[in-house]
Amino acid sequence: MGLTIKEIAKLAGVSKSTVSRVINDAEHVSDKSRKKVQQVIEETGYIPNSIAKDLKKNSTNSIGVIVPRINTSTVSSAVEGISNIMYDNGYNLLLTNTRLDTAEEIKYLELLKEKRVSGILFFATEVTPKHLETLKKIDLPVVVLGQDISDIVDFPCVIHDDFNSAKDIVKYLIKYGHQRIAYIGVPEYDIAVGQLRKKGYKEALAENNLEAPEEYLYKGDFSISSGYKGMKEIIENSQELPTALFAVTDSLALGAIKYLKEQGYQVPEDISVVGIGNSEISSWITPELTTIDYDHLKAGEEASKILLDYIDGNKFKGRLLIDYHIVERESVKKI
Amino acid sequence: MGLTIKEIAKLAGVSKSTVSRVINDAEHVSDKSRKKVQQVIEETGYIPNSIAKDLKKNSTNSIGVIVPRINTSTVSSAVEGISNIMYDNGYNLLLTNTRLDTAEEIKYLELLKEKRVSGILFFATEVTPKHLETLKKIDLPVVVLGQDISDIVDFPCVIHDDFNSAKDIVKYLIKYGHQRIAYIGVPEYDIAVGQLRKKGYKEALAENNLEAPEEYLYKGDFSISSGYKGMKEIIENSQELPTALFAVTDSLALGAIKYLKEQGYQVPEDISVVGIGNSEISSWITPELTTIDYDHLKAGEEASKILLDYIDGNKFKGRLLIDYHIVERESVKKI
DNA sequence: CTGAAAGCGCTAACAC
DNA sequence: GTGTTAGCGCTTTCAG
Repeated sequence: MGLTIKEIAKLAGVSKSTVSRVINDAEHVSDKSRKKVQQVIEETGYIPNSIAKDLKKNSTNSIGVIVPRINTSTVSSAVEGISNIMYDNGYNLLLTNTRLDTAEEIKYLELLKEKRVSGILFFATEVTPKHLETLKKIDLPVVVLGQDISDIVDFPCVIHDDFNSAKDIVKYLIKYGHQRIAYIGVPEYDIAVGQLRKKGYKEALAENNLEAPEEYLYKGDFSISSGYKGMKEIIENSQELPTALFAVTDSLALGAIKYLKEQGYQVPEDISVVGIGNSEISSWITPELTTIDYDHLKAGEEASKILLDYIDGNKFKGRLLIDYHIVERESVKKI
Repeated sequence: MGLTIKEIAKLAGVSKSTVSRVINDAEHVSDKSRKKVQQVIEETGYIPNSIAKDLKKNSTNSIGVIVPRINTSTVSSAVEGISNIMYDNGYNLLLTNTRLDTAEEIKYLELLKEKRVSGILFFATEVTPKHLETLKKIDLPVVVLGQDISDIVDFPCVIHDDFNSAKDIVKYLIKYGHQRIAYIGVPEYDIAVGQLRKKGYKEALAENNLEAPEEYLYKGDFSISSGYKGMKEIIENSQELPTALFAVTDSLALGAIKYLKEQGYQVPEDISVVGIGNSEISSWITPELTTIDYDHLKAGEEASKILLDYIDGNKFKGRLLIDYHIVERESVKKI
């Protein structure tokens, strides 16, 4: 049991109130008392108990963060951005990791409420009715990252422009003469990556009166090996080989390139490949990958700012789309 | 201001104690009271205030984590491991990110003490006298990750075996016939990566009566581009080209390979390259990189277990070396 | 400028 | 089985 304010008061020969005042840099303390108290604090190494303070003040300077997994570059970059802003504003981070178990998300939402965090930054993946229900009655400022659910739940959402970025990069392929464009995606429970990016792909094709045969479409998971497998299936099943591949993530693109190289195909000479994400690796593989750059750090920062405003009573309405841009590199051939 | 236990008591027609008992699944509550209370809690959506509880109990179920940067795969994997163990044991994570500013570490150590965390997991980089002083008087269970300072400060340390792993992989190169082995490292303020790995390299050479000329040695930073630059300088300055390169991290190795490819050198035919880290990319580049696998997730888990024991009064003495192994892939030629 | 006292929401003896 | 009570360590009126 550490020292308490009471003991410091006794040692300094003043009252608890006075000690409290010097700790909090409050006014109405004589220089003499202040000096004395500071000296005692210094000597004893007293560190105030912020639990007691938080209880009294009925507020904590903590922000809850719910992530599906921390060791992905997407999430960890966003958390880096979050910590930048939050620490600068005097907040700490209570980090909870659901390990991709969406049921945990509900538990953590409640846990964070128990902890009386000032607000929550919620990295959403799949959003079920149960989530919605919990979210609605949580009665705490929440900002949602990664999925746009601003129309079903009244919280600001910060998202990447999955639809337009996917559409743009497929249009980019088309612009360079590609007509047979294959697709490797992920399950559709993930709205942003699974649905929106696919929709962008479809729409880019449609707008150019293009169509992809069934064999050009592969749905895997988020792993690199899924890209490998997807490319394999597409190659093996296609009567006519595609000239380009749109992979909805860089990891998938990576796996696909890996397979192509193994099979002796040249990228981009035989098949062009694009991804989304601008992962660190994407610029260090051969050929360097043409992809979409989403700024995750910025997403984390913007979400934090929105949450801070929210806590201050200024609620952002709707969703914020974070900028993106195509990073042109070497994996696309002009035909 | 949320509901309090008092209000729930009133609504349920019982005392605060009874409500407290049902919240904590304690005994000595009649079925009738329990039902009634649960019903009121359900209806009102009451969520207990754990701040008050923590104050009363004089303990929190939070663990402080201090990291230099969260968006690196090393750190985020370890944090993933930490969260696995900690959540399973009922602890939450208070995450603080120093952004590579070692002065912040001291501030956070104190902040976490204020927050009355049960223990601290400290990712150390550079350890100054000031750190030592703060660490010594913190009076909280601390486990240090990443640097071995177990002989100067009385806390358990969990580290990778930087010296032996570096030595082993250089010996591996030698075993395959390499004699002229270049080195790309990082600054020596980082004891583990900067000093120990270099020492392992030197010693492997020495034991085999080998020596490296000055031009074979390059010291950069932790970036990929630093590997690129390092390789460039080594190639440009060497009278006789090395047959192999030992890069102290995979990122550095990646940059080096990038440069070699650009210059038309074949890896490993012309120059073999090894790294350390077994980063995700390392198996997806061409050629696949031979490297050392450190299990960061496991390091996080083991450190967590040690901390938990420490909190329970069983203090681990000294340091724990996490296993490593060489991952043999394609970037080394047998000559 | 300073101290006494009340109380934040909860737990845990201790009576009943 | 249940309620009363006394704090946990701190902040904050309110007197003095």
